Amino acid sequence: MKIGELSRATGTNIETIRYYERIGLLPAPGRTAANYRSYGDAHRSRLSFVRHSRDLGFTIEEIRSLLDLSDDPTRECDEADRIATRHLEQVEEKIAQLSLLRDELARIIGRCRGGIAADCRVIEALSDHSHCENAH
Amino acid sequence: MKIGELSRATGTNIETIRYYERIGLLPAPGRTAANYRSYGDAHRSRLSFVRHSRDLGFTIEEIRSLLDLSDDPTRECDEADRIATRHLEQVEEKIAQLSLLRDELARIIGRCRGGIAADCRVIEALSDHSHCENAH
DNA sequence: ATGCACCCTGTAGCAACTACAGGGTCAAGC
DNA sequence: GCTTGACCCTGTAGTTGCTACAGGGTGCAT
Ligand SMILES: [Zn+2]
Ligand SMILES: [Zn+2]
Ligand SMILES: [Zn+2]
Ligand SMILES: [Zn+2]
Repeated sequence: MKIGELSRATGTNIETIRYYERIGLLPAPGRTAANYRSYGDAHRSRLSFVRHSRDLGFTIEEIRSLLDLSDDPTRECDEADRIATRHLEQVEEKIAQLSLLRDELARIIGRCRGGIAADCRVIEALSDHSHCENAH
Repeated sequence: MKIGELSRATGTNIETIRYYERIGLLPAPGRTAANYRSYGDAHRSRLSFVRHSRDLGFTIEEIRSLLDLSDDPTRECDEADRIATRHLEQVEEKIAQLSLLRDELARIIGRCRGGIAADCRVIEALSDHSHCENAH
């Protein structure tokens, strides 16, 4: 499989695949006589793992740890579960933050009655957090 | 006011203040004889506006437009409201995305029963999106 | 032989900071 | 008068996770 085919098979940009190789997330594949990268099934499933983990919001470093773990199937899985749990906590925290933001933005926008900038409650609200009702 | 004082007054990193000046978001202040930046109240309130807008998640470019608007108080405020409304929509979209993510992560983590990596449902789930129940 | 799709390397750009390195300034204390 | 320490300056490079060239080579069909 050449890189374009791997790209289509996994929905990953070609430049991204080369980037993952460069940072050591994917092993360097063999090369054809023309110096083209040549991938097998192992590469494809490793890349799928990476892409799916990225889609779930894991960082590259977290994925590196998760890959190490899946490369050594005799190890205990608790590190994987710890990484995933911490990530879930971060996602929940982010949702909570964004919800505060959303509420505050909705409140600010709701106060605009049109007119000139000097009288706009949106502009006014932005200039000072003390007009806010939550901590966002 | 020297930069350190402005930094404390607005809760902004000194390097960030200089960065905002470099990209033209804050006007270059006057200088003392020793070539130290010297700020006044106008600078402080402009920086507060920027920080608060950043805290609410607006991009630098959005803030540039909002500042232009508040610099010209006779203009209609509808652009400010449009920017804020679009931003609110983006925040809501992000919350929806993260909620899908959270549900999927919680489901994945809930399936782990401990043991070795070869049997771990977390590792398995990461390797293939077709095990997922939503689109995240 | 010429077009076209595909591949290669290496570098630079994005957002929004943050972190130095390597230097200058200024007031206080001994 | 000299050192210590807190502060300030410029300029550059790093962060995360890609993405976009520039400038070239390869392979196959017409
Ligand atoms: Zn308005
Ligand atoms: Zn606020
Ligand atoms: Zn497990
Ligand atoms: Zn999935």
